[in-house]
Amino acid sequence: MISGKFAITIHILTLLTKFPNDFLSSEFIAGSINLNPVLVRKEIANLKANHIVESKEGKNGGTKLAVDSSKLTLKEIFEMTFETIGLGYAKNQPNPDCPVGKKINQNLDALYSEMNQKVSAQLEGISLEDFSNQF
Amino acid sequence: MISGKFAITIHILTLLTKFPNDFLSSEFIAGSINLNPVLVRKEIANLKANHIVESKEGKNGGTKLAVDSSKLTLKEIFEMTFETIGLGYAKNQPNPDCPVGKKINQNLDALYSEMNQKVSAQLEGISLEDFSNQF
DNA sequence: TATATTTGTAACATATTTTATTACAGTATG
DNA sequence: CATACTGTAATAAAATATGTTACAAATATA
Repeated sequence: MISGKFAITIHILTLLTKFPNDFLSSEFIAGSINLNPVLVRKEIANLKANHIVESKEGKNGGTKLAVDSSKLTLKEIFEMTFETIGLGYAKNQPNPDCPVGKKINQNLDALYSEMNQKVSAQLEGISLEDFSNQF
Repeated sequence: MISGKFAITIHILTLLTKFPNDFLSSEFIAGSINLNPVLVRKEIANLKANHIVESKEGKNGGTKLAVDSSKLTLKEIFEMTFETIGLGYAKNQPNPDCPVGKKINQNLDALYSEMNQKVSAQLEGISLEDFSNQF
């Protein structure tokens, strides 16, 4: 899951923020995203591993936020779901006998690294609460 | 082609910048990228459509830069190959009857739009010449 | 305690997207 | 006129993303 991971996770977290006192079921959440509940549970597993949510098994179980939405920033969500941003790499290893092939990935890395810093700075300025308040 | 398009295009352009007086064949370029020559020609077709390179058919044909590498910025290359950056969307249309589902994509759009502005500003400051000089 | 409901997770299936290959007509060079 | 390219279409293969089914384990509550 690459393209949808961040979007799905932030969608889940927004719902949890809107209902901070309820354990929401994966089925309910899936209904809002229009996604298979199993995939929702998979993203929730990731959120649990990062101690962002807690969930309760069994009847009337579900998931709820375990952190203060004003303290969690989009940067952290980004890092939990995307690792890093960039404009990609050629799939195959470039020719190491060519001066350009030899250094292209290194130079792209440097470029993307700077890009990440800028994007991170932006995302760090937005809390989950801020984002949720837009709805 | 999503992940590799920018990387491949900038690799091609770097080679062309390094050999500004030669028509380089797709086979030669493919050898540096380690990519099928047909895919190189496809990216070159895109560059041609944007008047960045010119190419010559027939024997001893190939491609050469048609612009001044100090005038072309990475922003333009980005726009020719990537359109826009972002952290993706859930694949299916979210539930329009849910307040969150109804506005999630719109709010993501706004977030990604700001992200693009930051990335564009960064890329605008780097010319193809600058990039090529790193090799 | 029995039933219903929900998570957690694995295994498998399908769809979509990327990348690669083959083929060949058209064009310029020498 | 033989050779070496581009341009492009059609097809194939590989990789990745998404969806489905199944079921054990957990827990509320009747």
